Amino acid sequence: MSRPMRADARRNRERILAAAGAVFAEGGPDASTEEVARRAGVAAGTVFRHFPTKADLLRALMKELLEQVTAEAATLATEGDPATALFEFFRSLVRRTADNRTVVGMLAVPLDQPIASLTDVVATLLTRAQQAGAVDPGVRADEVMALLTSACQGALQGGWDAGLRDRTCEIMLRGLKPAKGPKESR
Amino acid sequence: MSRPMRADARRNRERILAAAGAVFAEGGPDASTEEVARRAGVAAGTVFRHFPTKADLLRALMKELLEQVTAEAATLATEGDPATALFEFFRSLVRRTADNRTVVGMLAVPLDQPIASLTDVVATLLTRAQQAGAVDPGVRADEVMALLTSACQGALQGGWDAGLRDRTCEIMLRGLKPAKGPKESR
Amino acid sequence: MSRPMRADARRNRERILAAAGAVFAEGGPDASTEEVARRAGVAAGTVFRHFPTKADLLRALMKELLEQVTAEAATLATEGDPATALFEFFRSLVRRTADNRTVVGMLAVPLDQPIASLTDVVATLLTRAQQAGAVDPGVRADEVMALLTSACQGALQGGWDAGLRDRTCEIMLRGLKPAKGPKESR
Amino acid sequence: MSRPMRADARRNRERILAAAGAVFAEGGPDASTEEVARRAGVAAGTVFRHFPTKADLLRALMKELLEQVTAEAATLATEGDPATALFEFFRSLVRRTADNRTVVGMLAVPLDQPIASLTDVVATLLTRAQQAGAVDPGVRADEVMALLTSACQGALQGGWDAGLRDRTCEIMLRGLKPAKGPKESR
DNA sequence: TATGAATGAGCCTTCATTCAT
DNA sequence: CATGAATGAAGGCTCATTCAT
Repeated sequence: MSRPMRADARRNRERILAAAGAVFAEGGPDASTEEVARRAGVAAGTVFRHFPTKADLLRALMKELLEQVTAEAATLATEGDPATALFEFFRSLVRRTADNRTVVGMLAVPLDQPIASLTDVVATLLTRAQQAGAVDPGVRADEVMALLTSACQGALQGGWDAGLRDRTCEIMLRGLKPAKGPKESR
Repeated sequence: MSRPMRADARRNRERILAAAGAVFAEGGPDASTEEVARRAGVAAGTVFRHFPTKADLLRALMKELLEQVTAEAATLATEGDPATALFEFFRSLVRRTADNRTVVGMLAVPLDQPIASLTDVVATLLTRAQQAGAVDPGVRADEVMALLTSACQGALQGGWDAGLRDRTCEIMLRGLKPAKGPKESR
Repeated sequence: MSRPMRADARRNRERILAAAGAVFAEGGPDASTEEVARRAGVAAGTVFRHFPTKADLLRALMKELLEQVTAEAATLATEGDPATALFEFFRSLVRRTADNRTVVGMLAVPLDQPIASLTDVVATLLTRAQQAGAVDPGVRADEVMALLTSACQGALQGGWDAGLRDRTCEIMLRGLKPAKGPKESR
Repeated sequence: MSRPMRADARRNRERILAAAGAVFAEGGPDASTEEVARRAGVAAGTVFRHFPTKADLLRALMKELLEQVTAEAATLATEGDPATALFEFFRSLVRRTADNRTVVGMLAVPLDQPIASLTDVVATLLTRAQQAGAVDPGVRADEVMALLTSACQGALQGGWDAGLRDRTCEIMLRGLKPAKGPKESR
């Protein structure tokens, strides 16, 4: 079996991922690999040793982000207030996206397996919210995902300020609420 | 002042814009200028005579699209049913975007003046909808614009099918409705 | 239909082919395209405008050579002495190869159609030589081609002097002669 | 003088040469050094410790091959039938080449000393064959070497089938026979 | 001494832009 | 003015070679 990666290699791998995170966050997926290398303080070849292809690098980056995000969602699903956890997660993800073009790609790219994981957790959050009467029972998980994607894209491209971003989120979330107000009267 | 453009020059300009519309709609902003020229039936140099820079071409294209869209909105503002015109416009724009990678950029790019025009019309639509009790009075025009941007971006990137696209739109629009159901004025 | 190439373009195309001829003759097919450009006095992009791929360039080069060679053979087939034309052609091709790594590739590469043409002419030369009693009737055209390829390769790689080259050719040619001396006694 | 190589070092050296033999036989001299290392089960650095340069590795490989081939020829010179040994050797070497892109380089590369050895043995084979009346007395050793080189190159590049290869060899060998049929001494 | 990660030059190719025709 | 060829700066990627571990 392959031995655990050498210490310096692991360190470089991480520096590259971090640099890539920054570079692609700023410049989108067309940013250059050389720039990533430069920012990571390594030579171009090193990037390619770790990620044989630019696409591989992007994929790895997105996978990492997705895993973080999914973990965050999972925590909320376990420990959060069912009635609000989904909304919290939504706001949090959108907020984070505002500075990171990568998150967006992540939600739209061929990372089928990891995306499925996120969708699963979101589905859980959704079900709980519906059981708590906070979300309309007619809403489906793919719709929530679509809403998330949209909000993130918007947050990214729009150059919105924090206020606008939050208020826009709230409108979307309001759209999820039960048609005639929460079931448990009020 | 520059003389009025010669007839053939004007015709070329338009053919180029049309071609660019098609090409960038298909291939996104990374599509090549040569391809635009080819599709317009002119030589590369001609494209650059009319648009000194690729960015200029994109900007012109977006401006044109924006103007069309704004006109459409204006018509709805004048002739449509106040209670539904905003929603119609929203759905229509999003639907159109799904096949056009250019529209998206349009809503996010430094075209301050034309964007302001669209925002104005949208504001009109919004006000009327609010007066008709179809939209919550607390909603602001920039929020509607943000929602539009998001929905268009999402529709573009997500690879959604028409059904999902429409349902996602509806959720957003529901979020715009008055807090306690329609008509319960202020 | 496409217009005849512009004068300067045609000139460049030819300079590139000439340069490529020299460069690949010296350095083999691994020589760099940039070097070709440099030697042709054009920028790298120009090479690629004319030959979209390095492989295309090589193919064009070989095709050109092949056509020259085939023409030469055809002339010999028409005007030469049947008894010696094949031998002349053989010697001539090998001699030419001694300074040109390209000829060699040409005889071994996927240029199926042009190679077939050469094989055809060689077959003609062969048949005539056999009818004239200068070559053994058992010899087949593919064998002559194989002999040619071998001799060219050898001449190229061996670093032979002209004398050795010629003498080696003679041995091969002797191998083609009728088993018991020319049919027409002596 | 440098100390005798450590046992494991010597073993590595041999494994590398073996791997290089396989790799370059398959992929030609452009095959990568890393691939050699991988196939030898060592790290890249180890290859370079033993052979400071890729060229050195190739040279060593060819030297080894040459020595094997020379040994084979020497055996034939000692034990074989003088009248046929040269021909056997010729056929054997060509056949072997057909699957080994390295052999070819071997006959054409600056390995002066080892090549000289092979030439010597070939000269012996030749002399005996001439004394036995199987080869024309006018033939010289450098011509036989040139023939060998040609045939090997051809066998390699041509993509010939075994039949064509063998028939082509026979033609070359026929060219070596005495001018007026065998045995008709001098 | 072996390892295998890092280096960095070089290759092929693309494309926005310029300029001779 | 239009044409389309030429330019030249990147970009992604490979690989021989070096060097820290």
